[in-house]
Amino acid sequence: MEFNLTQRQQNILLAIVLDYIATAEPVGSRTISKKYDLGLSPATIRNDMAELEDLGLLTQPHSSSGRIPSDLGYRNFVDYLMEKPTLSNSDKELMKNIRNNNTSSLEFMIDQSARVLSALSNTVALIQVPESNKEFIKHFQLLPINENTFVTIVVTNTGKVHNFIVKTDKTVNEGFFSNITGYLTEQLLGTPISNLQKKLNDIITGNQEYDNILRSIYNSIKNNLSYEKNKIYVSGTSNLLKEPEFNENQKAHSLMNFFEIGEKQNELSNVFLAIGSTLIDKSDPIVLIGKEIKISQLENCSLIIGSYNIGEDLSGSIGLLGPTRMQYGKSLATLEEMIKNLSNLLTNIYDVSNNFE
Amino acid sequence: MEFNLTQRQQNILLAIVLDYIATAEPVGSRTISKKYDLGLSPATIRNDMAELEDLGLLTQPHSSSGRIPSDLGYRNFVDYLMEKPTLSNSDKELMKNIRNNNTSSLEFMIDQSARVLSALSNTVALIQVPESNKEFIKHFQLLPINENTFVTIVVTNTGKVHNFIVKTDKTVNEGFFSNITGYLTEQLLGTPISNLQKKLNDIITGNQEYDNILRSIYNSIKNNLSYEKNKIYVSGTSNLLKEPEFNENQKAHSLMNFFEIGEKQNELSNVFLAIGSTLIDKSDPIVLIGKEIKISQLENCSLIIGSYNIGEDLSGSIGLLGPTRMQYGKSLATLEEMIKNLSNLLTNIYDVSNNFE
DNA sequence: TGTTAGCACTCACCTTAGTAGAGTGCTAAT
DNA sequence: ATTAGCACTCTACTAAGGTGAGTGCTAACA
Repeated sequence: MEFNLTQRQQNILLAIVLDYIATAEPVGSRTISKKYDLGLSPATIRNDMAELEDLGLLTQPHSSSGRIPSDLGYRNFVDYLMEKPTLSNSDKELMKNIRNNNTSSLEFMIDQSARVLSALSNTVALIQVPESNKEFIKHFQLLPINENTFVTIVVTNTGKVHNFIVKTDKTVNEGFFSNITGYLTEQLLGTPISNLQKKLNDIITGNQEYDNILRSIYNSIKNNLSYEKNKIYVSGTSNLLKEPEFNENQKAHSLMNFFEIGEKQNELSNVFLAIGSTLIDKSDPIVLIGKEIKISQLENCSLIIGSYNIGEDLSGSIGLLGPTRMQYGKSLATLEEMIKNLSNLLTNIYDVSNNFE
Repeated sequence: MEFNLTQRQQNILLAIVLDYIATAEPVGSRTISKKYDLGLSPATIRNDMAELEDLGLLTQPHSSSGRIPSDLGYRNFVDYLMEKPTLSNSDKELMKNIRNNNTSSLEFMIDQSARVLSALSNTVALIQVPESNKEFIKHFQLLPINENTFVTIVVTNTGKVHNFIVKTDKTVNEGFFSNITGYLTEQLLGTPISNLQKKLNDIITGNQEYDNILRSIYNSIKNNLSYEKNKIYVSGTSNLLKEPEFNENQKAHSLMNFFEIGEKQNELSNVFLAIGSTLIDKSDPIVLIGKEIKISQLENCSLIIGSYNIGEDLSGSIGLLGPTRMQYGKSLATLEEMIKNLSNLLTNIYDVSNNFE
């Protein structure tokens, strides 16, 4: 990945990337000579541009136009050349305000964070609802709604509340529910949430009525836990439509379609969660550029992805998706700050390490 | 609104609307004469078209082009001319399958319904989470998470489970929570959910610790109930981008932006909920065409809106948004069928009338 | 030897002009 | 009352020419 560029070539590459990000127009030698104070004539710059193109860092839409950074060009820019700005106070303020809405539900805070993130970065913000394998059941309860329906409520040590509507075949009375709640609480307390399904399947009481109910709960949870687990919050998809690279109607449609199908469980979430789970050192966000994402629909996009955490056990992926021609420095700085902010905020509220059990 | 059109004029208007909906191209007299079996020459049709234009039912993009239906033209079409097709069995099947995913959470079923609805109608589907003023509190519980955080769980007679994370200033022990839970349960059981906030504010125990906790719960609920109340599920927004009328990038962007900001609580939801609440006889969906919606961003769109119900007490708005050039008949039929399907499905599960209290 | 001025060349983009075609309104004939 | 015929209008498409931004190459220069 190293190219042994001369200092001058680096300067030129930097100028081209910055200019192209700002204008979305191919950058010519004259433009650089004039706008950027490199003290070089267009001819000299042309020579270096030709070499940068040979190295695969730049491309040319057609033979007599200016240059555009290639994926590799952006890669080099991100790894060696760009500066990461410090965020403005007003930006930080916006993030802190998420906390100020007093105490709220987990979902509300993640939702708000995604909104702020997309607004500040002008990209699409993606935040996964946190997952944990140290999350365990703290409270388990069946509540009857009517004669053949009840709600199953599962509360974990992290404060997440899951609920499932369950229908029964036979009508049962209210006393029955407090009995079985007592029984199941005893069985399930402390069970890791990831293990709940299996455990429910394993319990056999021998009592026909109990076992029927257990079977119903099992089915309901099977369908719903996965639905909730893969949930991600997406905000700012319309930001992409602003960009000239998505001008053509068909491109815009196919991209929005990709986002939408994925809103809950398909394409986009799968991609996002899959990439998130491969991150090794999760503390710093990584940048994937264009084809590096390996999804054809996103080959004109870049993804900055990292993860936030709640205490030491819980974590979720968080990322930004924009055109390859995105503001990498600002976006990265914004994402990092949001990771800090969100981690702090949620750790403060949900951290399980100071749990009294 | 009556125009006393001759039968022939009605036929011509019908042909123009159908053709324009199918092709998105202005319709000329020759086209009608050829494609539709009216037994009339183009000249005759032209005379009637001129009159229909005088009446405001048609417009002309420019002086030598064919005609396009105006909002009023669509209005007439919808009210007097169109046929409502019977749905195909495969369409009905898709709706019934929502039920087959076994028992599920309310949100999951509404989400699924919105997806199916948008897919079948090729429009944007909007479904509000059901509201009720006969919904009352059936279960109220505080559960500690760690030494200064607890979850408030509120379950209503309809099976809806609300939960709120609440922080306390002082640390309190576990026994304290079961005491206050007992106290509050006694106070709040049977309280209409719409009245919960006020009631919490009114309770003054005189006990300093209790009152602090009550104040915290009050604040948390204040912020969150409204967030949950206005929630609507939106699906199929990208369907609109397919249509030629939203070809221009800027239009597409402003429209998607309108949808997105509104995803949870602003523009689109407000509009949708406001219109929903003005419906008098909610049993049949109504059609709003173009400017009738009275939202500038949606002046090229039509909205079909109705409401579904759960038993007799709960109801929510449900609607379809498409270009004015949408398939009114098919969309209306689809929406009506979905209303039946969803109402049945949810009434079956959640109906409170056979509640044992 | 690295840098730059000069020059011929390329190619997208814009403007202009011309043409084809779909559609209209009007008039006169049926 | 209906329709055939005709002159007219306006968009959409195409071709041609001009403009300008940009390039690569060569030769001169410091």
